[in-house]
Amino acid sequence: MNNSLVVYNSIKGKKEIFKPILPKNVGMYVCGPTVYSNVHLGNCRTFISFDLIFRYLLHLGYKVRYVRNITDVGHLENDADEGEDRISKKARLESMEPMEIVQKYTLDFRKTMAKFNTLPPSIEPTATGHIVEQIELIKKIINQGHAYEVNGSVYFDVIKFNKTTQYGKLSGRKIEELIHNTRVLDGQSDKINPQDFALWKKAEPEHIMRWPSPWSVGFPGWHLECTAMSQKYLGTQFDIHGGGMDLKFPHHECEIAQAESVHKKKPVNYWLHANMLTLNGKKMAKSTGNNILPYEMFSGQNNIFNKAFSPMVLRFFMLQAHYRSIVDISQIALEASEKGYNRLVAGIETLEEISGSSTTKGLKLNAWKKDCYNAMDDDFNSPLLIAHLFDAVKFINGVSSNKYQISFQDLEELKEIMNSLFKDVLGLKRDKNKAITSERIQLEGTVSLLSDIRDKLRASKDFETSDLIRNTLLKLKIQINDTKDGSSFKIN
RNA sequence: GGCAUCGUGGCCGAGUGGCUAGGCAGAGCUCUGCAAAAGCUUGUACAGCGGUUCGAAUCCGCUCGAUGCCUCCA
Repeated sequence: MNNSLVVYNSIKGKKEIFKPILPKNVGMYVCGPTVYSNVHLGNCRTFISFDLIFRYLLHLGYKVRYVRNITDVGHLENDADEGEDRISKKARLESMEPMEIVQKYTLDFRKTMAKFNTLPPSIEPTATGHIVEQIELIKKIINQGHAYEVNGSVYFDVIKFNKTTQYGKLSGRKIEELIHNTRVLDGQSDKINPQDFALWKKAEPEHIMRWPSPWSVGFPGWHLECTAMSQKYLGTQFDIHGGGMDLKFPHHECEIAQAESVHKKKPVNYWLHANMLTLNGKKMAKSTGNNILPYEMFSGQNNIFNKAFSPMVLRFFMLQAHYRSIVDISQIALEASEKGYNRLVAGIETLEEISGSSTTKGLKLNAWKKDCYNAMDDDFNSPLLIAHLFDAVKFINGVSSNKYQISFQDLEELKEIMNSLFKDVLGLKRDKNKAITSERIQLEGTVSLLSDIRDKLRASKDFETSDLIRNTLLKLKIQINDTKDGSSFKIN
């Protein structure tokens, strides 16, 4: 726990010292995915960003209640009073029940997030599991006079709300501009003003996901669930609300309006927004097809990149940029990250092998540690932290080659810091895909034998045969490295 | 059109009113039969034009460009 953590608060547009409502507890809500298809890599970035934030808060000693919802109510494809519910549409296309679709893609989401080594949230509530809470919330909003019913649907009255409480303060919009700029929608709308948004929609006959309510058999509006669930589990005022940058408007703006219309106070102290992952310079989106799925990256089975990238390399790649800046994914950038990641892992492995001396030369451990924590304290600056970790790697290699030295005490501390920053804070782990199987043991024994034979050939200067062994093994992705102490090998 | 964010060396990507981030690539070196791998050394960049300042890439203004939101979207 420290009081030097600074976070960029989107609603203020500046960095602020982070001070939770309760000194040792943090409540954090992050908008989760709509589970009507596989999460794409862009979705993952947001959740990896908030995983970093979650991990660092935990690392600082806070007890964090991290709530991330699953949107499993199908919302309409557009804001007019028409369009098909996405989950129902997918259910029709895949010949499944809507809840089968929800289950399928929820499991996919959890599995994918586990691959990226993100910690599961404390609570992962579903929208369909909180219909009652949403209906109750609508009643309260109506009682406050901020919503109206038309033909079985209920809409939030933005214009009226704005008379007493400013609407648009998160996204920097003014209601007059919104009125002026709102596109005229074609459909016949029941709304009084186009800026109003639905709290409850009456279900059309073909709409499968439907629930009874005082107004009609229908379904809740898409902004409502986050307000209902966040206040249920975190209270009417909590510390952090996060989500992707693209949710700022209208989703988060509407959440604020819903909560404030009832509770007359700001629901959230710190709004954090993660920026987009782009592909070919454009935002990844399910609708445009400009996206790539995580498993397509892991397997290399895609038309965009000509090799596979592991979950940890992708995570490292994302953490090498700040969570608030846009990152464009490309083959060259990924390959650079992959090499950098391997260098970092190799450094951590070397750290386990080096031995201590009486004194430390070449690193000011305390100052270095402070730099690391300062980086994270400054709005979770993971790229800067990673840069400091590379400084440590350089030092570790220096100790390994007797250029520098480290005291026994510092060595233990350095190991502890490096490991906790790498594993606990950044959430990285060494790729261990080499399972110890009997085949593996046989393979290693065989290669070891070949290597020993080759050493004898080299000693007798039979370079032709020794090169044949080396080149043949290399084609099988087994790398022989000759050093002055004999040769070693690495099986990839 | 409106609102917002951003524009850093070959590529990716931090940061600060004056003191060379880091990674990748490139170059040199060490090692070595030759390689590869690994390690070490090496980079003075900050869109353009004005302004503020003793001094700005960092602050302000304008221009140009990119992206996001303005309809569902992480």
